[in-house]
Amino acid sequence: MRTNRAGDLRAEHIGSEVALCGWVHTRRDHGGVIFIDLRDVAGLVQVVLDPGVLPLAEELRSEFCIRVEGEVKARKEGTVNPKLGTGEVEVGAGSVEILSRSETPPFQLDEYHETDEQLRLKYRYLDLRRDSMQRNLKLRHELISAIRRFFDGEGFYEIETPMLTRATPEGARDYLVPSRVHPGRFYALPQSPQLFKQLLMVAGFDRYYQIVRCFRDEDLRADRQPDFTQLDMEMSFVDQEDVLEVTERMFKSVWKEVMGVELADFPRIPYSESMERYGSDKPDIRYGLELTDLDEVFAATEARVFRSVLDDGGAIKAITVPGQGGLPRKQLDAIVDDAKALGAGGLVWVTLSSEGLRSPMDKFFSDAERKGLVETAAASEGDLVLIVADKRKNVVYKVLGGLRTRLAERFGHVPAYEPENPDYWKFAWIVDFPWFDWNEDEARWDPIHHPFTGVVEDTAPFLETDPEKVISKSYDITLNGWELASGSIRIHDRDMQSRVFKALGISDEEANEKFGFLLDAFKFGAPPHGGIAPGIDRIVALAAGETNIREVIAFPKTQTAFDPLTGAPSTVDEAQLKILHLRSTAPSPDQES
RNA sequence: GCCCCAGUGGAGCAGCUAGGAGUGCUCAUCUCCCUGUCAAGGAGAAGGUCGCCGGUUCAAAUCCGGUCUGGGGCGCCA
Repeated sequence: MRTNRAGDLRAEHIGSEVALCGWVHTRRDHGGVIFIDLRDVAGLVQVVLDPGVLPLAEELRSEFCIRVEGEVKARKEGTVNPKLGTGEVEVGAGSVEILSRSETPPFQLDEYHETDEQLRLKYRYLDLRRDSMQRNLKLRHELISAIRRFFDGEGFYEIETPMLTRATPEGARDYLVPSRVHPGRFYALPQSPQLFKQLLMVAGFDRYYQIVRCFRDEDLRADRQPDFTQLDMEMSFVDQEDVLEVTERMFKSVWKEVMGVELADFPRIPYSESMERYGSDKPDIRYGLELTDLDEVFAATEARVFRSVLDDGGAIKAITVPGQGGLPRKQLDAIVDDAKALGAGGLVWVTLSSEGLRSPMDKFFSDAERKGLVETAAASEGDLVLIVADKRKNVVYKVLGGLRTRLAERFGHVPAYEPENPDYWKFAWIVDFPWFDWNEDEARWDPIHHPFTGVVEDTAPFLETDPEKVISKSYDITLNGWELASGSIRIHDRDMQSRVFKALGISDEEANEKFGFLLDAFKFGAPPHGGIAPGIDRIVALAAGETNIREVIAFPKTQTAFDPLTGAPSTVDEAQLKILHLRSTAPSPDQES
């Protein structure tokens, strides 16, 4: 049907007769001559048609699917288009055939108009014709392909695990699938293949990976979809260092192959340092705006707010924003509102100008405190210092960590997308996570990672005494402020596992009920093992310079987990429910009030 | 569950702060003109219950309340 792809034509093809198939991208009708930009998966080429010879050319419209035969010709001097890869040539059409007409598209498929996302998703098959989506999905394919090549070269097997599996009571909300043959019972779609990959280790497949769909019924974000793709990986007979080494080498290999960039070694940042410096466990280290600690400066303060925070064992921290000391009051108030929205009781701003220090709190500061504040916060004339104090240290981190990314965006600290620049890619390992997190609502210790996460030996005695001091063998990868991957060395020792369950307040019976099949497996010679699971959607989005993962997913869902293309989720027939032994308690649309 | 932003001919925007006739811009669509454009150009035309419901007012795209949808965030996401 065709001899070449339109976007592939180059000067070397001049003189050859070609047949091309594709879509009418744009039409420029000059009366006596008509230019068509013909688009296919490889790109655009200009086709020149003489309507006197080919009257059908008059009928061509946007997005008609057509076939053209003709000769590749050199463009005359002065008519070369440097913006196109095919810009040195054009195709003189000898014949044209309309394969399929098109209605006028509901939106324009150019890169000059941002289109409402709901409309894009409803007509996703048209949206995907756009250049940026074609590029993103191509990049996604190339990245996944390079990942598979890497693991293949390292002796990993790709092994599939079930989609219909058992509900897990902890973690994210499950998507459930009712069983027809087992009335009243449900499968769950996997939140991750976590337990299966551990069983594969017990089974002796000591290097496993899988590009796998996972499902979590939680609210959506720019970097979260209800179904998403993970690069799931697990290894036996390894310690943390081995997993970090192979994972880092994988990213370097993939980036070199696909992005053409040699990545620097990933820095390793202990969790506690990350929180102290950035107020986040997924810091964007492409810019400064680091947190400074003002506890010392105000150690003897008389200012009541700070005094009570320090007396309660809290923290006073600040961010210095260079050059923003002249911000109008209204915008300072907006930052205070942002801080409150993030959970702060308040925020104290301090501006430094030639007239000195200005702040709503200034009258409560001593001269020594003013001096100490300026020095410790490394502020100079023209700067803005934002101070958050709270008796709960994690609130201070959360507020300043949240403000830091907002301020960086607003005041232009975030570097522009520059994929060919190795310095643009700020990967980092976050290591030495605490094992436990105090759950205020339930008044118990919860795992930060998951219940099978290994314990750093030196800190194991704290399991029974001070859970907050237990450090886990878990690790994250962050890239430019996004969490890309989480992983851990797992517990393979039954005694250690029951000590951990005990610390979590999970009884033996409960553990057996929930995870019995895994614990049983560990009775039969479980190897030491560990792994990691990077998120493919996030990797691709960052690589493509996108700020949300919908741009790298062919058919994503909206923020309410709705698919405007298919209309999913939909209602189903009573008969269908009956077979599944289900009855809906949802109010019918006309009953709602 | 909560907070913020948006919704105006087919698409993208402006108009809203300070109420006064659906006013404007870019693109698309249709008709006509045009042989070198490349986001072609020129002339003309058609196309809108200003998301929806209610309120205030002599008068609402504009002010107020509610609601729906989309987006960003908090909670949630072992």
